[in-house]
Amino acid sequence: MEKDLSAEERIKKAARKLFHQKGFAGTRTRDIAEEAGINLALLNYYYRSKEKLFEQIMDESIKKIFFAIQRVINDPTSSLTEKLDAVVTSYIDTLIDNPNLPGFILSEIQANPENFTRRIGLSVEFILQTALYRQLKEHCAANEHLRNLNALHIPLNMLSLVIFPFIARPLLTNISGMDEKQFEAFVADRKILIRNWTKMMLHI
Amino acid sequence: MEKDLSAEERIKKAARKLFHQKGFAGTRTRDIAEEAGINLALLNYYYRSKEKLFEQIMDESIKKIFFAIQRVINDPTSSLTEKLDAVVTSYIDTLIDNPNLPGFILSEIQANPENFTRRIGLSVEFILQTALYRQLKEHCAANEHLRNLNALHIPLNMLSLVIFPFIARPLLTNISGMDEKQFEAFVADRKILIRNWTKMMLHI
DNA sequence: TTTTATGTTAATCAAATGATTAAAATGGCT
DNA sequence: AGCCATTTTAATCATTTGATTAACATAAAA
Repeated sequence: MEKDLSAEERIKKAARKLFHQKGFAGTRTRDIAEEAGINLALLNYYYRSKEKLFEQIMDESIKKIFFAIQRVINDPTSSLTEKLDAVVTSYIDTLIDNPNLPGFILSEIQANPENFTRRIGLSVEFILQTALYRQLKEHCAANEHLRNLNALHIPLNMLSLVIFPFIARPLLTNISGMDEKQFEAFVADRKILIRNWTKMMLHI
Repeated sequence: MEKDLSAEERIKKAARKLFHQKGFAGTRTRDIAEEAGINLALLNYYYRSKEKLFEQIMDESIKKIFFAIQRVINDPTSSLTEKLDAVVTSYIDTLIDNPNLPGFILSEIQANPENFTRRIGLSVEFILQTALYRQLKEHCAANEHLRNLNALHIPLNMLSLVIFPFIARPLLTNISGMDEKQFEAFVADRKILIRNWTKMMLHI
Protein backbone atom coordinates (compact mmCIF):
# COMPACT_ATOMS: atom_id res chain seq x y z
CA MET A 1 0.00 0.00 0.00
CA GLU A 2 2.00 2.92 -1.30
CA LYS A 3 1.11 6.11 0.50
CA ASP A 4 2.90 8.32 -2.00
CA LEU A 5 0.35 7.63 -4.71
CA SER A 6 -3.10 9.16 -4.79
CA ALA A 7 -6.03 6.87 -4.14
CA GLU A 8 -7.03 7.11 -7.77
CA GLU A 9 -3.59 6.02 -8.92
CA ARG A 10 -3.40 3.24 -6.35
CA ILE A 11 -6.70 1.86 -7.62
CA LYS A 12 -5.52 1.83 -11.19
CA LYS A 13 -2.23 0.24 -10.26
CA ALA A 14 -3.99 -2.47 -8.25
CA ALA A 15 -6.53 -3.02 -11.01
CA ARG A 16 -3.81 -3.40 -13.60
CA LYS A 17 -2.00 -5.94 -11.48
CA LEU A 18 -5.09 -8.04 -10.80
CA PHE A 19 -6.68 -7.77 -14.24
CA HIS A 20 -3.37 -8.74 -15.82
CA GLN A 21 -3.12 -11.72 -13.54
CA LYS A 22 -6.69 -12.99 -13.28
CA GLY A 23 -8.48 -11.36 -16.20
CA PHE A 24 -11.72 -9.41 -16.07
CA ALA A 25 -14.04 -12.18 -14.91
CA GLY A 26 -11.54 -13.53 -12.39
CA THR A 27 -11.01 -10.21 -10.64
CA ARG A 28 -13.41 -8.92 -7.99
CA THR A 29 -13.73 -5.24 -7.28
CA ARG A 30 -13.25 -6.01 -3.60
CA ASP A 31 -9.88 -7.55 -4.37
CA ILE A 32 -8.85 -4.44 -6.25
CA ALA A 33 -9.94 -2.26 -3.33
CA GLU A 34 -8.03 -4.39 -0.87
CA GLU A 35 -4.92 -4.48 -3.05
CA ALA A 36 -5.10 -0.69 -3.35
CA GLY A 37 -5.77 -0.26 0.37
CA ILE A 38 -8.90 1.78 -0.17
CA ASN A 39 -12.59 1.47 0.47
CA LEU A 40 -14.58 -0.33 -2.19
CA ALA A 41 -16.86 2.64 -2.75
CA LEU A 42 -13.89 4.74 -3.81
CA LEU A 43 -13.43 2.53 -6.84
CA ASN A 44 -16.86 3.43 -8.10
CA TYR A 45 -16.38 7.04 -7.05
CA TYR A 46 -13.37 7.42 -9.35
CA TYR A 47 -14.10 4.93 -12.10
CA ARG A 48 -17.91 4.54 -12.11
CA SER A 49 -17.87 0.78 -12.66
CA LYS A 50 -15.71 -2.32 -12.96
CA GLU A 51 -16.24 -2.28 -16.73
CA LYS A 52 -15.10 1.33 -17.08
CA LEU A 53 -12.01 0.66 -15.01
CA PHE A 54 -11.26 -2.41 -17.07
CA GLU A 55 -11.64 -0.45 -20.29
CA GLN A 56 -9.00 2.02 -19.16
CA ILE A 57 -6.58 -0.72 -18.18
CA MET A 58 -7.18 -2.58 -21.43
CA ASP A 59 -6.76 0.51 -23.59
CA GLU A 60 -3.49 1.37 -21.93
CA SER A 61 -2.31 -2.23 -22.21
CA ILE A 62 -3.08 -2.40 -25.90
CA LYS A 63 -1.30 0.86 -26.51
CA LYS A 64 1.72 -0.39 -24.63
CA ILE A 65 2.02 -3.64 -26.55
CA PHE A 66 1.05 -2.36 -29.97
CA PHE A 67 2.62 1.03 -30.07
CA ALA A 68 5.87 0.14 -28.36
CA ILE A 69 7.34 -0.82 -31.69
CA GLN A 70 5.39 1.40 -34.03
CA ARG A 71 8.14 3.96 -34.51
CA VAL A 72 10.76 1.31 -35.06
CA ILE A 73 8.90 -0.55 -37.77
CA ASN A 74 7.89 2.62 -39.57
CA ASP A 75 11.32 4.18 -39.69
CA PRO A 76 11.97 4.73 -43.43
CA THR A 77 15.70 5.24 -42.95
CA SER A 78 16.68 1.94 -41.32
CA SER A 79 17.41 -1.28 -43.19
CA LEU A 80 15.42 -4.48 -42.87
CA THR A 81 18.07 -6.08 -40.69
CA GLU A 82 18.26 -3.06 -38.44
CA LYS A 83 14.50 -3.12 -38.03
CA LEU A 84 14.38 -6.82 -37.16
CA ASP A 85 16.99 -6.21 -34.53
CA ALA A 86 15.26 -3.17 -33.09
CA VAL A 87 11.84 -4.80 -33.00
CA VAL A 88 12.99 -7.87 -31.14
CA THR A 89 15.06 -5.89 -28.68
CA SER A 90 12.44 -3.30 -27.84
CA TYR A 91 9.68 -5.88 -27.62
CA ILE A 92 11.56 -8.13 -25.26
CA ASP A 93 12.45 -5.15 -23.09
CA THR A 94 8.80 -4.13 -22.95
CA LEU A 95 7.76 -7.64 -21.96
CA ILE A 96 10.42 -7.99 -19.30
CA ASP A 97 8.85 -4.93 -17.68
CA ASN A 98 5.30 -6.22 -18.22
CA PRO A 99 5.51 -10.00 -18.20
CA ASN A 100 1.77 -10.63 -17.90
CA LEU A 101 0.79 -8.26 -20.68
CA PRO A 102 0.64 -10.76 -23.55
CA GLY A 103 -1.22 -13.41 -21.58
CA PHE A 104 -3.71 -10.83 -20.40
CA ILE A 105 -4.48 -9.43 -23.82
CA LEU A 106 -4.64 -12.81 -25.52
CA SER A 107 -6.89 -14.27 -22.82
CA GLU A 108 -9.34 -11.44 -23.12
CA ILE A 109 -9.29 -11.73 -26.89
CA GLN A 110 -10.13 -15.40 -26.62
CA ALA A 111 -12.92 -14.77 -24.11
CA ASN A 112 -14.37 -11.91 -26.12
CA PRO A 113 -13.24 -11.86 -29.74
CA GLU A 114 -16.06 -9.67 -31.12
CA ASN A 115 -15.33 -6.94 -28.64
CA PHE A 116 -11.73 -7.02 -29.69
CA THR A 117 -11.72 -6.90 -33.41
CA ARG A 118 -13.81 -3.79 -32.90
CA ARG A 119 -11.47 -2.31 -30.31
CA ILE A 120 -8.18 -3.03 -32.02
CA GLY A 121 -9.53 -3.03 -35.57
CA LEU A 122 -8.22 0.22 -36.91
CA SER A 123 -4.94 0.19 -35.06
CA VAL A 124 -4.05 -3.22 -36.44
CA GLU A 125 -4.24 -2.85 -40.18
CA PHE A 126 -1.22 -0.68 -39.87
CA ILE A 127 0.95 -3.76 -39.42
CA LEU A 128 0.51 -4.79 -43.03
CA GLN A 129 1.30 -1.29 -44.21
CA THR A 130 4.42 -0.64 -42.23
CA ALA A 131 7.80 0.02 -43.72
CA LEU A 132 9.01 -3.20 -42.11
CA TYR A 133 6.39 -5.34 -43.76
CA ARG A 134 6.95 -3.73 -47.15
CA GLN A 135 10.69 -4.31 -46.91
CA LEU A 136 9.96 -7.88 -45.91
CA LYS A 137 7.76 -8.54 -48.92
CA GLU A 138 10.28 -6.95 -51.24
CA HIS A 139 12.99 -9.11 -49.79
CA CYS A 140 10.94 -12.28 -50.26
CA ALA A 141 10.04 -11.32 -53.81
CA ALA A 142 13.69 -10.74 -54.63
CA ASN A 143 14.85 -14.10 -53.29
CA GLU A 144 14.05 -17.21 -55.27
CA HIS A 145 13.96 -19.42 -52.14
CA LEU A 146 11.35 -17.20 -50.54
CA ARG A 147 9.18 -16.42 -53.52
CA ASN A 148 6.53 -18.99 -52.57
CA LEU A 149 6.52 -18.07 -48.91
CA ASN A 150 3.58 -16.16 -47.49
CA ALA A 151 5.45 -13.21 -45.99
CA LEU A 152 3.04 -13.11 -43.07
CA HIS A 153 4.83 -16.12 -41.59
CA ILE A 154 7.89 -14.03 -40.82
CA PRO A 155 6.45 -11.34 -38.50
CA LEU A 156 4.24 -14.05 -36.99
CA ASN A 157 7.34 -16.10 -36.24
CA MET A 158 9.06 -13.16 -34.64
CA LEU A 159 6.09 -12.44 -32.43
CA SER A 160 5.79 -16.14 -31.59
CA LEU A 161 9.42 -16.45 -30.58
CA VAL A 162 9.36 -13.21 -28.59
CA ILE A 163 5.99 -13.48 -26.87
CA PHE A 164 5.40 -17.16 -26.28
CA PRO A 165 8.08 -17.63 -23.60
CA PHE A 166 6.30 -14.98 -21.52
CA ILE A 167 2.94 -16.64 -21.93
CA ALA A 168 4.38 -20.02 -21.02
CA ARG A 169 6.64 -18.63 -18.33
CA PRO A 170 5.16 -20.50 -15.35
CA LEU A 171 5.58 -23.77 -17.20
CA LEU A 172 8.99 -22.88 -18.56
CA THR A 173 10.46 -21.88 -15.23
CA ASN A 174 8.89 -24.90 -13.60
CA ILE A 175 10.31 -27.31 -16.14
CA SER A 176 13.78 -25.87 -16.19
CA GLY A 177 14.01 -24.81 -12.57
CA MET A 178 14.85 -21.23 -13.54
CA ASP A 179 14.19 -18.46 -11.05
CA GLU A 180 13.04 -14.99 -12.03
CA LYS A 181 16.52 -13.61 -12.65
CA GLN A 182 17.50 -16.59 -14.74
CA PHE A 183 14.34 -16.31 -16.76
CA GLU A 184 15.08 -12.67 -17.53
CA ALA A 185 18.59 -13.60 -18.61
CA PHE A 186 17.20 -16.43 -20.71
CA VAL A 187 14.79 -14.22 -22.64
CA ALA A 188 17.40 -11.47 -22.88
CA ASP A 189 19.67 -13.98 -24.62
CA ARG A 190 16.91 -14.46 -27.13
CA LYS A 191 17.26 -10.87 -28.38
CA ILE A 192 20.27 -11.85 -30.44
CA LEU A 193 19.17 -15.41 -31.04
CA ILE A 194 15.80 -14.49 -32.50
CA ARG A 195 17.43 -11.89 -34.71
CA ASN A 196 19.78 -14.55 -36.05
CA TRP A 197 17.09 -17.16 -36.47
CA THR A 198 14.94 -14.68 -38.35
CA LYS A 199 17.83 -13.82 -40.64
CA MET A 200 18.26 -17.53 -41.33
CA MET A 201 14.61 -17.81 -42.26
CA LEU A 202 15.11 -14.91 -44.64
CA HIS A 203 18.35 -16.33 -46.03
CA ILE A 204 20.16 -13.16 -45.00
CA MET B 1 -28.60 -29.83 -28.43
CA GLU B 2 -27.59 -33.27 -29.56
CA LYS B 3 -30.16 -35.82 -28.56
CA ASP B 4 -27.90 -38.76 -29.28
CA LEU B 5 -25.61 -38.00 -26.34
CA SER B 6 -26.51 -38.73 -22.73
CA ALA B 7 -27.16 -35.78 -20.47
CA GLU B 8 -23.91 -36.41 -18.67
CA GLU B 9 -21.97 -36.32 -21.93
CA ARG B 10 -23.79 -33.26 -23.16
CA ILE B 11 -22.89 -31.42 -19.97
CA LYS B 12 -19.23 -32.26 -20.31
CA LYS B 13 -19.20 -31.29 -23.96
CA ALA B 14 -20.87 -27.96 -23.21
CA ALA B 15 -18.57 -27.35 -20.25
CA ARG B 16 -15.51 -28.04 -22.37
CA LYS B 17 -16.65 -25.62 -25.02
CA LEU B 18 -17.43 -22.80 -22.60
CA PHE B 19 -14.47 -23.32 -20.27
CA HIS B 20 -12.15 -23.39 -23.26
CA GLN B 21 -13.66 -20.18 -24.54
CA LYS B 22 -14.28 -18.15 -21.40
CA GLY B 23 -12.15 -19.82 -18.75
CA PHE B 24 -13.28 -20.95 -15.31
CA ALA B 25 -14.22 -17.58 -13.86
CA GLY B 26 -15.89 -16.39 -17.05
CA THR B 27 -18.20 -19.39 -17.35
CA ARG B 28 -21.46 -19.64 -15.40
CA THR B 29 -22.99 -22.98 -14.59
CA ARG B 30 -26.27 -21.70 -16.02
CA ASP B 31 -24.58 -21.12 -19.36
CA ILE B 32 -23.26 -24.66 -19.36
CA ALA B 33 -26.72 -26.00 -18.57
CA GLU B 34 -28.28 -23.95 -21.34
CA GLU B 35 -25.60 -24.93 -23.86
CA ALA B 36 -26.15 -28.58 -22.93
CA GLY B 37 -29.92 -28.22 -23.02
CA ILE B 38 -30.41 -29.59 -19.52
CA ASN B 39 -31.65 -28.36 -16.18
CA LEU B 40 -29.08 -26.63 -14.01
CA ALA B 41 -29.55 -29.09 -11.17
CA LEU B 42 -28.44 -31.95 -13.40
CA LEU B 43 -24.99 -30.44 -13.57
CA ASN B 44 -24.60 -30.76 -9.84
CA TYR B 45 -26.27 -34.16 -9.89
CA TYR B 46 -23.61 -35.57 -12.20
CA TYR B 47 -20.57 -33.50 -11.34
CA ARG B 48 -21.18 -32.32 -7.76
CA SER B 49 -19.85 -28.79 -8.35
CA LYS B 50 -18.52 -26.35 -10.91
CA GLU B 51 -15.00 -26.92 -9.55
CA LYS B 52 -15.23 -30.70 -9.92
CA LEU B 53 -16.52 -30.38 -13.46
CA PHE B 54 -13.73 -27.96 -14.28
CA GLU B 55 -11.14 -30.32 -12.86
CA GLN B 56 -12.29 -33.06 -15.20
CA ILE B 57 -12.20 -30.79 -18.23
CA MET B 58 -8.79 -29.46 -17.27
CA ASP B 59 -7.31 -32.89 -16.63
CA GLU B 60 -8.50 -34.14 -19.99
CA SER B 61 -7.24 -31.00 -21.70
CA ILE B 62 -3.81 -31.32 -20.17
CA LYS B 63 -3.61 -34.94 -21.17
CA LYS B 64 -4.60 -34.08 -24.69
CA ILE B 65 -2.00 -31.37 -25.15
CA PHE B 66 0.83 -33.00 -23.22
CA PHE B 67 0.48 -36.61 -24.10
CA ALA B 68 -0.38 -36.16 -27.75
CA ILE B 69 3.28 -36.18 -28.61
CA GLN B 70 4.68 -38.29 -25.81
CA ARG B 71 5.07 -41.44 -27.89
CA VAL B 72 6.68 -39.58 -30.76
CA ILE B 73 9.34 -37.88 -28.70
CA ASN B 74 10.18 -41.01 -26.77
CA ASP B 75 10.56 -43.29 -29.75
CA PRO B 76 14.15 -44.63 -29.45
CA THR B 77 14.26 -45.84 -33.04
CA SER B 78 13.58 -42.59 -34.94
CA SER B 79 16.22 -40.01 -35.80
CA LEU B 80 16.25 -36.45 -34.53
CA THR B 81 15.00 -35.11 -37.83
CA GLU B 82 12.20 -37.63 -37.97
CA LYS B 83 11.15 -36.69 -34.47
CA LEU B 84 11.11 -32.96 -35.20
CA ASP B 85 8.92 -33.64 -38.19
CA ALA B 86 6.56 -35.92 -36.29
CA VAL B 87 6.22 -33.59 -33.32
CA VAL B 88 5.30 -30.57 -35.39
CA THR B 89 2.87 -32.49 -37.56
CA SER B 90 1.03 -34.25 -34.77
CA TYR B 91 0.90 -31.13 -32.64
CA ILE B 92 -0.53 -28.96 -35.37
CA ASP B 93 -3.11 -31.62 -36.16
CA THR B 94 -4.14 -31.77 -32.51
CA LEU B 95 -4.50 -28.00 -32.38
CA ILE B 96 -6.50 -27.77 -35.58
CA ASP B 97 -9.00 -30.07 -33.89
CA ASN B 98 -8.83 -28.15 -30.59
CA PRO B 99 -8.00 -24.57 -31.47
CA ASN B 100 -8.83 -23.08 -28.07
CA LEU B 101 -6.86 -25.64 -26.09
CA PRO B 102 -3.58 -23.70 -25.76
CA GLY B 103 -5.23 -20.41 -24.90
CA PHE B 104 -7.37 -22.12 -22.31
CA ILE B 105 -4.53 -23.90 -20.57
CA LEU B 106 -2.20 -20.91 -20.64
CA SER B 107 -4.88 -18.55 -19.34
CA GLU B 108 -5.63 -20.78 -16.42
CA ILE B 109 -1.95 -21.18 -15.69
CA GLN B 110 -1.56 -17.43 -15.60
CA ALA B 111 -4.60 -17.00 -13.35
CA ASN B 112 -3.55 -19.77 -11.01
CA PRO B 113 0.12 -20.72 -11.29
CA GLU B 114 0.48 -22.46 -7.91
CA ASN B 115 -2.39 -24.77 -8.68
CA PHE B 116 -0.72 -25.67 -11.90
CA THR B 117 2.83 -26.45 -11.06
CA ARG B 118 1.27 -28.90 -8.62
CA ARG B 119 -1.10 -30.36 -11.17
CA ILE B 120 1.30 -30.68 -14.07
CA GLY B 121 4.44 -31.03 -12.00
CA LEU B 122 5.23 -34.67 -12.38
CA SER B 123 4.08 -35.01 -15.95
CA VAL B 124 6.33 -32.20 -17.06
CA GLU B 125 9.78 -33.21 -15.97
CA PHE B 126 9.57 -35.90 -18.57
CA ILE B 127 10.18 -33.35 -21.31
CA LEU B 128 13.79 -32.88 -20.26
CA GLN B 129 14.31 -36.63 -20.12
CA THR B 130 12.81 -37.60 -23.44
CA ALA B 131 14.71 -39.24 -26.22
CA LEU B 132 14.10 -36.13 -28.31
CA TYR B 133 15.68 -33.80 -25.81
CA ARG B 134 18.66 -36.08 -25.33
CA GLN B 135 19.24 -36.29 -29.06
CA LEU B 136 18.92 -32.52 -29.22
CA LYS B 137 21.56 -31.94 -26.56
CA GLU B 138 23.90 -34.43 -28.19
CA HIS B 139 23.46 -32.69 -31.49
CA CYS B 140 24.24 -29.29 -29.98
CA ALA B 141 27.27 -30.64 -28.17
CA ALA B 142 28.59 -32.16 -31.38
CA ASN B 143 28.25 -28.94 -33.41
CA GLU B 144 30.69 -26.13 -32.76
CA HIS B 145 28.17 -23.43 -33.75
CA LEU B 146 25.66 -24.71 -31.20
CA ARG B 147 27.97 -25.50 -28.34
CA ASN B 148 27.15 -22.30 -26.46
CA LEU B 149 23.43 -22.55 -27.10
CA ASN B 150 21.12 -23.47 -24.24
CA ALA B 151 19.37 -26.45 -25.84
CA LEU B 152 16.11 -25.49 -24.16
CA HIS B 153 15.69 -22.73 -26.74
CA ILE B 154 15.03 -25.26 -29.48
CA PRO B 155 11.96 -27.09 -28.15
CA LEU B 156 10.71 -23.77 -26.82
CA ASN B 157 10.98 -22.34 -30.33
CA MET B 158 9.12 -25.26 -31.81
CA LEU B 159 6.31 -24.90 -29.31
CA SER B 160 6.26 -21.13 -29.87
CA LEU B 161 6.01 -21.45 -33.63
CA VAL B 162 3.39 -24.19 -33.43
CA ILE B 163 1.19 -22.89 -30.63
CA PHE B 164 1.32 -19.12 -30.86
CA PRO B 165 -0.67 -18.78 -34.09
CA PHE B 166 -3.56 -20.56 -32.38
CA ILE B 167 -3.40 -18.30 -29.37
CA ALA B 168 -3.28 -15.22 -31.56
CA ARG B 169 -5.76 -16.58 -34.07
CA PRO B 170 -8.47 -13.92 -33.63
CA LEU B 171 -5.91 -11.22 -34.22
CA LEU B 172 -4.17 -13.04 -37.02
CA THR B 173 -7.33 -13.74 -38.98
CA ASN B 174 -8.53 -10.21 -38.37
CA ILE B 175 -5.31 -8.65 -39.60
CA SER B 176 -4.94 -10.79 -42.67
CA GLY B 177 -8.61 -11.23 -43.51
CA MET B 178 -8.31 -15.01 -43.45
CA ASP B 179 -11.42 -17.09 -42.89
CA GLU B 180 -11.44 -20.34 -40.93
CA LYS B 181 -10.50 -22.55 -43.89
CA GLN B 182 -7.68 -20.26 -44.90
CA PHE B 183 -6.38 -20.19 -41.35
CA GLU B 184 -6.30 -23.98 -41.27
CA ALA B 185 -4.43 -24.06 -44.55
CA PHE B 186 -2.04 -21.41 -43.27
CA VAL B 187 -1.12 -23.36 -40.14
CA ALA B 188 -1.03 -26.61 -42.10
CA ASP B 189 1.61 -25.01 -44.33
CA ARG B 190 3.62 -24.41 -41.22
CA LYS B 191 4.10 -28.14 -40.64
CA ILE B 192 6.83 -28.23 -43.25
CA LEU B 193 7.99 -24.67 -42.69
CA ILE B 194 8.57 -25.09 -38.97
CA ARG B 195 10.43 -28.31 -39.59
CA ASN B 196 12.70 -26.53 -42.03
CA TRP B 197 13.21 -23.49 -39.80
CA THR B 198 14.07 -25.76 -36.89
CA LYS B 199 16.60 -27.61 -39.00
CA MET B 200 18.16 -24.28 -39.93
CA MET B 201 18.45 -23.38 -36.26
CA LEU B 202 20.19 -26.70 -35.71
CA HIS B 203 22.41 -26.29 -38.76
CA ILE B 204 21.05 -29.54 -40.15
C1' DT C 1 -15.05 30.80 11.44
C1' DT C 2 -18.45 29.36 8.47
C1' DT C 3 -19.03 27.44 3.96
C1' DT C 4 -18.24 24.57 0.21
C1' DA C 5 -16.15 21.20 -2.68
C1' DT C 6 -13.74 17.08 -2.54
C1' DG C 7 -12.43 12.77 -0.70
C1' DT C 8 -13.53 8.62 2.22
C1' DT C 9 -16.07 5.33 4.87
C1' DA C 10 -19.56 1.91 6.82
C1' DA C 11 -23.77 0.06 5.86
C1' DT C 12 -26.87 -1.62 2.72
C1' DC C 13 -29.16 -3.01 -1.74
C1' DA C 14 -30.25 -5.72 -5.69
C1' DA C 15 -28.87 -8.88 -8.91
C1' DA C 16 -26.18 -12.80 -10.15
C1' DT C 17 -24.69 -17.24 -9.16
C1' DG C 18 -23.50 -21.90 -7.27
C1' DA C 19 -25.91 -25.20 -4.91
C1' DT C 20 -29.75 -27.86 -2.72
C1' DT C 21 -34.27 -29.85 -2.00
C1' DA C 22 -38.37 -32.13 -2.67
C1' DA C 23 -41.28 -33.58 -6.00
C1' DA C 24 -42.14 -35.55 -10.49
C1' DA C 25 -41.05 -38.26 -14.55
C1' DT C 26 -38.86 -42.26 -16.70
C1' DG C 27 -37.76 -46.85 -17.51
C1' DG C 28 -36.62 -51.42 -16.24
C1' DC C 29 -38.04 -55.58 -13.36
C1' DT C 30 -41.16 -59.03 -11.17
C1' DA D 1 -50.09 -53.43 -13.08
C1' DG D 2 -47.02 -52.23 -9.13
C1' DC D 3 -42.44 -51.35 -7.36
C1' DC D 4 -37.92 -49.59 -7.36
C1' DA D 5 -33.85 -47.16 -8.89
C1' DT D 6 -32.41 -43.65 -11.76
C1' DT D 7 -32.97 -39.36 -14.02
C1' DT D 8 -34.98 -34.77 -14.45
C1' DT D 9 -37.31 -30.67 -13.09
C1' DA D 10 -39.14 -26.35 -10.69
C1' DA D 11 -38.59 -23.80 -6.83
C1' DT D 12 -35.78 -22.05 -3.44
C1' DC D 13 -31.56 -20.99 -0.58
C1' DA D 14 -27.35 -18.83 0.76
C1' DT D 15 -23.52 -16.45 -0.64
C1' DT D 16 -21.02 -13.52 -3.53
C1' DT D 17 -20.52 -9.40 -5.87
C1' DG D 18 -21.04 -4.90 -8.24
C1' DA D 19 -23.01 -0.80 -6.99
C1' DT D 20 -25.29 2.87 -4.19
C1' DT D 21 -26.39 5.73 -0.30
C1' DA D 22 -25.99 8.66 3.38
C1' DA D 23 -23.05 10.10 6.71
C1' DC D 24 -18.45 11.69 8.00
C1' DA D 25 -13.72 13.83 7.25
C1' DT D 26 -10.59 17.01 5.25
C1' DA D 27 -8.99 20.92 3.38
C1' DA D 28 -9.41 24.90 0.66
C1' DA D 29 -12.29 29.28 -0.12
C1' DA D 30 -15.00 33.08 1.44
